[in-house]
Amino acid sequence: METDAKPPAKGEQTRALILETALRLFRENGYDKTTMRAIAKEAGVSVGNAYYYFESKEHLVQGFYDHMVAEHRARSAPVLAAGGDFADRLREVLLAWLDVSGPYHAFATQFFKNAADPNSPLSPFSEESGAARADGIALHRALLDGVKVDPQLRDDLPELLWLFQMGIVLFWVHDRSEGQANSRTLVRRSAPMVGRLLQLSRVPGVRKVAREATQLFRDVGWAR
Amino acid sequence: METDAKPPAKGEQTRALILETALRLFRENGYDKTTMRAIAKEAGVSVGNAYYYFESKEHLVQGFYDHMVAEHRARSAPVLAAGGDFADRLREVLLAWLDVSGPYHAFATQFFKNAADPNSPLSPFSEESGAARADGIALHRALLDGVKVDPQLRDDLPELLWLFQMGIVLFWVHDRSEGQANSRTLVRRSAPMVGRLLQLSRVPGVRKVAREATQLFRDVGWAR
DNA sequence: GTCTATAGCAAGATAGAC
DNA sequence: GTCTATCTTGCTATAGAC
Repeated sequence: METDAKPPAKGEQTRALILETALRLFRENGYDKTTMRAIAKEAGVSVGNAYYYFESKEHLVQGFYDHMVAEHRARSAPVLAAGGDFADRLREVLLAWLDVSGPYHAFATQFFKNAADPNSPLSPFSEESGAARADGIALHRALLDGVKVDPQLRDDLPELLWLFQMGIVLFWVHDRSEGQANSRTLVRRSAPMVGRLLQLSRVPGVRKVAREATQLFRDVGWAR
Repeated sequence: METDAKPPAKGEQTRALILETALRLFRENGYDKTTMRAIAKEAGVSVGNAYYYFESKEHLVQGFYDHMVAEHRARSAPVLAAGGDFADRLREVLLAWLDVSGPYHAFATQFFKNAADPNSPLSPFSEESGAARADGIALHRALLDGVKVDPQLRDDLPELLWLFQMGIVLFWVHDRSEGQANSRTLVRRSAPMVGRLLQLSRVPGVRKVAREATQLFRDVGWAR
């Protein structure tokens, strides 16, 4: 019988050390300017050791990515628990994402190109990001709890809202305003609009278009 | 007095040679697998010389990009001249883009990550792409000629439609269906929906949201 | 299983001579 | 304008220590 209660985590410590060092250097000097050699040196390990724990420089970013997702979920929980108007909750959840990501804006834009590459594991649509994606979609599903909306749209809405969020992220990446103020404005003012659109989706004229649109998204396999 | 009637174009020839060689190799072997060394060797020049004419490997792609824009404009002209329903013309223009780009799909996805980088000259939002962007927006402005729409939206619509087109491109890049069939479906079915949305924009309930949305886009400086 | 040290490759990019 | 030589850096490989 083995003691798997406490996996000594001997290596876990090294792994964490490398990751933290990498993230710090990324934040300080940017992604491109931070070399694997520098990370290894700063962490006091060999280059080979860094590659022992992380397949590639990109995989180091995945660690950062996971960290952000976890942080965002933590900050979103109270918003969901608080209840209240849908638009307000949506806004708060998106603002929470901006809060979490803000400090990394300069750094994030440098590796975002990897995320936009359909072949990269960092792409939000990739296999590897499946868990994080499901997480994000689940968040929006919870957000929609109790919202009155055309029932035919209901099932697709969480994924559509997640897509909307990806759009916000895309904007944020390109946002050069001080402290990403424009992104905040975008969230603050678009959230109520989304809410109103959901209401409108029950008005016959709009409903027809909305149903067609979601059906199209489904047919076209955007969700893979 | 100098003969600037015929700028001997001594260097222009070398430049063109390098560019053509690069595009051929890109098409044959893909972007990543084509090295600057290979391009130089195949063109019969030195690596240093290639860099004399093109700042980076990315800048070589700009030539390809320009080529596609020109081709698309040529194919769109008859559509515009033909007149007809807005939605039909929009569809044809977008399908024309898919036609032009189709042969390069495999290659395009490889350098698309560069285009998604806000700092890359290849980004559709970059300074360097300004001309191509203005071109694309102008195309959509022409497309809107004679279309009845809420006058307050009119000025912003060309840019919004261009953004819509960028969305199509984004989808296309991630499209793994045979012959990008899904992208064609998306265009064929979304074009009429856009047309109907423009009509709806004159219905009071929808108009209010639409106006707010475009105002937001303006405030947030998405057009830079 | 964890880690070091070091050597070396490939490829993007640059320096400086001519 | 053009070249050769060199640099940089992500990444791999090997050989071995604990």
